[in-house]
Amino acid sequence: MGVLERKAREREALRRQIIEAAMQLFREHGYAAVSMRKIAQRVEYSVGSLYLHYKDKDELFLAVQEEAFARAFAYIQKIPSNAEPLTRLRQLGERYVRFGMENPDLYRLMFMMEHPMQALPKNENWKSGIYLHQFLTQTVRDCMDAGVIVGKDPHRIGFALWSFVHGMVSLRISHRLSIYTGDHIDCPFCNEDVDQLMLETHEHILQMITLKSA
Amino acid sequence: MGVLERKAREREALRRQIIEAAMQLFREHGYAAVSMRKIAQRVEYSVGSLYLHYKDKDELFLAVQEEAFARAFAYIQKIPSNAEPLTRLRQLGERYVRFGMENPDLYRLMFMMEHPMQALPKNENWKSGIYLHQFLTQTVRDCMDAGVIVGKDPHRIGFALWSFVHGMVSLRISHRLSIYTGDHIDCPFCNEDVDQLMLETHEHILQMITLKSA
DNA sequence: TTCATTAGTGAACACCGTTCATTCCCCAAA
DNA sequence: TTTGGGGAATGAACGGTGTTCACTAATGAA
Repeated sequence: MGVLERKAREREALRRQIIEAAMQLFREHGYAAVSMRKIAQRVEYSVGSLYLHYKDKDELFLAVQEEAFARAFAYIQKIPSNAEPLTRLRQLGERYVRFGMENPDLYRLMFMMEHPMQALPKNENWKSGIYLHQFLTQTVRDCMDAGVIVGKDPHRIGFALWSFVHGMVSLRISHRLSIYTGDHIDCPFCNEDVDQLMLETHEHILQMITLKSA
Repeated sequence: MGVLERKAREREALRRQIIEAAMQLFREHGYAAVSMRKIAQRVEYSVGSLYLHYKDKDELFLAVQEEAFARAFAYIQKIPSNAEPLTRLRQLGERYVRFGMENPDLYRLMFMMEHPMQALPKNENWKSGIYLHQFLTQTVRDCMDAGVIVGKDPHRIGFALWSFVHGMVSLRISHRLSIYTGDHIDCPFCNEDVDQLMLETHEHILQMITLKSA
């Protein structure tokens, strides 16, 4: 009965094809321009076929989100594990920021879109997202163990750091940091490169919450 | 020639009516459910009439955004001006968080939506938004002058604090903090009230970046 | 009383997500 | 080889969206 297995393989292959078509369209034309019809056209199936594999757009986007988390995790955790904890924490933050800057549409899907999150009961999504979160928490814990960050609750500092870098990235992606360009505000770093500003501020904050004695 | 003036008044009145109808619909049914037809129905005009006053949906939403900024500014800056700088900074952050929690759809419009920002050349929008930003910067500067925060660049610390609280609020609004509920993650504050978590973490971070000697 | 200017209308267009009656095709059984 | 069943695939159709535009109504000046 190899037939059933082959069919199952084909099903899974098509599911992946759909996910990757959607991702590619995000990159090429931005999130807003991606419709079910465009995805169907890209994979050379009819619209209705997509609904044989995903019950609606939200479910499809949840699958793309999971794939995006996997890629983000693979990219971000690629830091030398033998480096000092604080160095690892800095690199973690920097890679997080860079991933967001280089994949704004995936980032929107992962952290900013409202829709795909509504019907999140207890499913297997968010797995890579959880890994990423644990990776951050562990790095903060290492910093605490090494004595470069004071405190006993790595989860809380992890949450704070996540909020901080996510805040910068999401404001940037939503074009809200454009208030720093033009003549709206008069400040030292205005009209400098915004990406630079984010990385510098990240560094600045890390220095404020760490001890030099390490 | 009081006729022209009356007409101008009527025009402006209708513009305000449209803005307020849109805002009200946000509150009642959420951002996604607000269409041009629904707004038109609410103000008892035809769809086409809206386009006599706003060139497209983005321009209308830009006007709502400006109004939302005005309300946010009015709400947030309502803190005792004679209090200590650090107290004012804390209250500023807390009120910012609270405004976001109580007006998630307005917050989305102000800081998270992509669309209404695209065509922002040099217009008069963002005025209240700029005021809000300056209010934050000034409060940070007061803290530095009082010696409770080290550093000489209130703009940078202001940006960092804005990013931090915006990060928390936007993650919350996008339902991403639900990873802290359920059994995804095992941490001390998991399954506690998320709003509480945000305010406590805000307090925690303020203590980390300030000096106790003040 | 005429007439030009303006405000207001709503059907129409092209798109969207989603559904479902229909067709197609492949494989097992006869 | 023929037949028939069943899952896969289709695409027209439905009700919604933002936007346009030929049209009508009203108003104030000449």
